[in-house]
This record gives sequence, C-alpha cells and structure tokens, in this order.
Amino acid sequence: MNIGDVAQRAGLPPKTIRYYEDIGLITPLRDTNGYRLFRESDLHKLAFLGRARALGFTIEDCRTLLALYEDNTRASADVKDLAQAHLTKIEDKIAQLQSMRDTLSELVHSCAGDNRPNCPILSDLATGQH
Amino acid sequence: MNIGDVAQRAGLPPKTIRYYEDIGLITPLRDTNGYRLFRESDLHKLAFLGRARALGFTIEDCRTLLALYEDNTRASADVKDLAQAHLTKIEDKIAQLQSMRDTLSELVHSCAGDNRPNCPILSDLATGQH
DNA sequence: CTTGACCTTCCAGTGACTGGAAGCCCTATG
DNA sequence: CATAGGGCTTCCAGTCACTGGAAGGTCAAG
Repeated sequence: MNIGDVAQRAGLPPKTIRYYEDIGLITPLRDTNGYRLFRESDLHKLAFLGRARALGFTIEDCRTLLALYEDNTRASADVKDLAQAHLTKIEDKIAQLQSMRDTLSELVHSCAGDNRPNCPILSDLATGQH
Repeated sequence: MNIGDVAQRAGLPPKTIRYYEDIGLITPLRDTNGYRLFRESDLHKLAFLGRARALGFTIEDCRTLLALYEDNTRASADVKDLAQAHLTKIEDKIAQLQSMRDTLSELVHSCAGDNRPNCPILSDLATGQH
C-alpha cells in the first residue's frame, strides 16, 4: 500500500503518517521508486495510534502503549496505570474548563450586549471584582 | 516598578511579561539603565491580561479585549459576542473531553490491572471493538 | 571589592502536527 | 511520443504561548 491508501484506511492525513515515521512510531518499507510501502501491520499500528490519540494520549504515551501492545508478557497493570494517570489528567482538565465556563457564563449573562458601552465582562477583567 | 515587582503584583512570570511586550500587548517605559519601568497602568493591563488568560481567552482575543476596554465608545455587544464565542469553544472542548473520559473510564474499569497480560484497554485500541 | 540578586538580550525548544515549495514518478490521454 | 494530472518525495517554516538557558550588564549590601 502507498501512503494515500493507508491514510484513507487509517483515517489519518498522509502528513501525520510521515511524521509518525519521522519520530519512529512506524517503519514502513520502501519501494524501489522511493515510495513508502506499508504492510498490513503498519496499517494496524496506525489505526491503533489513531484510536489512542483520539482518547487524548500523548505521542509518548502512544509509544509506550504500542510497546506494551507488542510485548506479550506485559502486565495489564502497566497499561491500566498509564490509562488511569491519563484519565486523571483529563478529569483535571475538565474541572478546569468547567470552572472557566462557569465564570464566563455568568459574565456573559450579566452583559446586556447592546449598543451601550457599559460592560460587566470588561469590568470584571479590569478589577477582578464582579 | 521593575519587572520583578510587577511580576509579583500581577501574578505573572517575568518571562511572560517580556513576551507580552515583544508582541505589543504592553509598552513599558525604559529607565536610564535599560531596565523596564512599569507604570500603574502597565500593571493594570497585565492583571487584566492575566485574568483574561485564566479564562482561556487566546492572546489575540486578549488583544481585542484590551482594545475594547480602552475604547470608551465600544458597544457591550462586541464584548459579549467575543465572550460568547469563547464560551461555546470551551463548552465544545468540555464535551469532547467528557467523551474521552467516558470511554477511557470504561476501559480502565474493565481492566484487571494485575500481573496477567490480558488487557481490554489494548484490545480496544488494537481493534476498535470492546 | 566582592557577592548575589536582579536585570538585559537572544536563541532554542516545547507538542503534534500542518502548509507550502521544489521536484520526482506513474498513468492515461491526444 | 509528449504532456497533463495526480500522487509521491524531502525539507523548511509556522503554529501557540510561553519557558529554559546562556552570556553579560547593574545595583545594593557588607
């Protein structure tokens, strides 16, 4: 398979796939014309990476996950720990965004949004007081 | 005030303040020795920026907000529109993270996390099937 | 006079791509 | 057979908002 086919099938842009090769996540073969030549196993890895990235794992996490995946003797605890740590980070991020949302939502609702200049949003930003 | 004092009072690192000057958000004076010399108005702007950034506004949004703040004839609608757009982005982001969290949480709970190699997390990443 | 804390500028790196330029390769059509 | 197009290659630069570090000037205290 050439990169276009793999991109289609893995649901990743060609650029991203080249990047993943650059950083050593995959090592496709090369055809005589210099084109990358992907095996089924490469496609499989790329799909794996796509799903891990969609769950928000960092590239370095993905590297570890791939290594664990290919190590048939890994302990499931190693995987679970990694996933749990990531889950905690996501939950922290959600909490942080929710706090932003709450404040912002309050400000937006308190602003008339008309032609007059008076604006509680700016007042709050300026003074830190509501 | 020197940069250290302002950093303290605005709750921003000196590096960040220099960066804000670089990109034209503030323009402190200069002392004869070359040190930046901050007025109260600079501190005020920095605190404004700190609060806007804490609410997740981008630097470009902050630039606009500062301009609106300093324009006494602005319409509050302009501010509200910007804030509303940002609020929507935050809500999208929260929804996306929550979806990640839900999937990930399910996977984590389905994994024994012991010494055995069998791991539903990796199986899911590998196949996209639960 | 020296020490140490401050300040300065400039350069490079972060994460994970993404856009674009310059140029080779392959297939199909006129 | 020439050419047009689409796909492939590499390499370089840009994104966003800082952050770290090096090399060196300045200032107040002891």
